[in-house]
Amino acid sequence: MLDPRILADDPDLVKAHLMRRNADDGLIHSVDEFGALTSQRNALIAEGDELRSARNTLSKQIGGLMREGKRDEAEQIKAKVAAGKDRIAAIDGELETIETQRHALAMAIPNLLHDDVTPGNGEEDNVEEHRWGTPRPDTTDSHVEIAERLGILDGERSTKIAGARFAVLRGAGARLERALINFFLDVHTNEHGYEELMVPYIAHRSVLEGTGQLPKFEKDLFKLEGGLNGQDAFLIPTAEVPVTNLHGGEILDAASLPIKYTAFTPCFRSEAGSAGRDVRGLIRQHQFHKVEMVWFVAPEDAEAAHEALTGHAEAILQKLGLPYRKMTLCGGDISFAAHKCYDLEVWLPSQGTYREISSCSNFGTFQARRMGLRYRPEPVNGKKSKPRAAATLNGSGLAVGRTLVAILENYVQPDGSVMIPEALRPWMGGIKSIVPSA
RNA sequence: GGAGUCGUGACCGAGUGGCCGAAGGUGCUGGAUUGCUAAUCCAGUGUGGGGUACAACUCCACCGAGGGUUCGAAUCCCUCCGACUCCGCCA
Repeated sequence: MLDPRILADDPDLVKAHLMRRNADDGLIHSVDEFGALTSQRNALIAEGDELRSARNTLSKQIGGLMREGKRDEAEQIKAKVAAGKDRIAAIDGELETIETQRHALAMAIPNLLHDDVTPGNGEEDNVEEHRWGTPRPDTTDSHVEIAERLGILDGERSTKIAGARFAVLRGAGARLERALINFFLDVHTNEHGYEELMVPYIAHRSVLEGTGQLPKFEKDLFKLEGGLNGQDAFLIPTAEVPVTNLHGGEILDAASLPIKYTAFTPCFRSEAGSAGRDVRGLIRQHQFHKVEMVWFVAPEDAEAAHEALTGHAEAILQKLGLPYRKMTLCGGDISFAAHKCYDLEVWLPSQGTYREISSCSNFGTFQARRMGLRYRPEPVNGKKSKPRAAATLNGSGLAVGRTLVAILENYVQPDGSVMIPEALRPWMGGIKSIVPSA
């Protein structure tokens, strides 16, 4: 959520950002609606407060008169108070309607963009920052062929359980998935200073609203029928959701920042609207594994944190020797809640192209405002500071399934075996390669 | 699943219809004092919103959440959520 003051007081600024995002007219118009509702709201609040103030004064008088035993006088004042009662109720009713609308509008307006984010229509307009590593010159079989030849992926039987977009890994394949998870977590906790978390994989509606998946993108989520603990509930699409919301509603101590968490979770996505895309293999699944990094920082430190966090994801790719490039997403491709976003794309030799394996976003104070996450800055001149919205960031470090794909394709040997990157071998029980099982 | 206790400010903890935005304590901040540390004393110390210069000031709301009763509710009633204890069940 944007700062409601900016939204109401500087509509032109907000609209300019929406244009850079390629937003439709309805959304742009909603900024003006928000402004109009805010004026109405403020007028009603002023009137209501005045009436309430009068009522409070009179009620106090009643209390005094009752104690003195002057019942008749008290009754007279009661009648006066009763006169204003209906108007107060009417104002509260109107106000509730307006606040509901206003909140709905505010929740549907995406974040402001960083100056580095260029206008654009979609993926094709993203800006490449740099490349690392040298892609192998040849084209390989896809990871599906490689894995099935090795007997580590059971493409046929997986559909028995839940249909398309699920996988069954076996033997060294399952081991490789698990090794990657542990490798990622160990690097982030031991070398990058993160605290590891294990979190719930189900989240309430309000939690998804906090990070920005809702209210706009409900169709992308798996919803639990009947809800949970009395509220609507969904399977998490990323660890970002439970981890970022961990401090929702809190006022953090400035001294505790930055807070850096890493968490492994499965991620569940309906992939509505991507029918026909990446149907074969492990690239696009309804359920996949990911290790996520999440930061909480003071807003002025967010940019530096964004670079550091992205560097931590890059470090993993480099350790694994996987060629990649770093992209800055354009206004047409960046997500709803993000202020600025880098995608890391890994080289897939079978496709002859780079594919997203990590997305590292700086949300500024957008998510924090939605979930009531604040921090108290250090005192200024001995005076206690007011709480301010904190900044949040997150990034994949990395998507596990896609890393497994990248390893299979980048390390497949002419004999069909797959070499294990040296850095990963300790997590694979020391084996140097996966060879076809007899 | 059954039975019970309970949800108050950064924390602990009073408060059963008006004088409570909320005693007291702890913590924190500033000051005084003490030749060090400790101690002592004084003062200050919630959040959100409206008006105004997003100042001073002032008004309104907030005692788990949402409703209700009342001239008036932290205090009474209802629903929900959450925590804890005991029993049962279970990985």
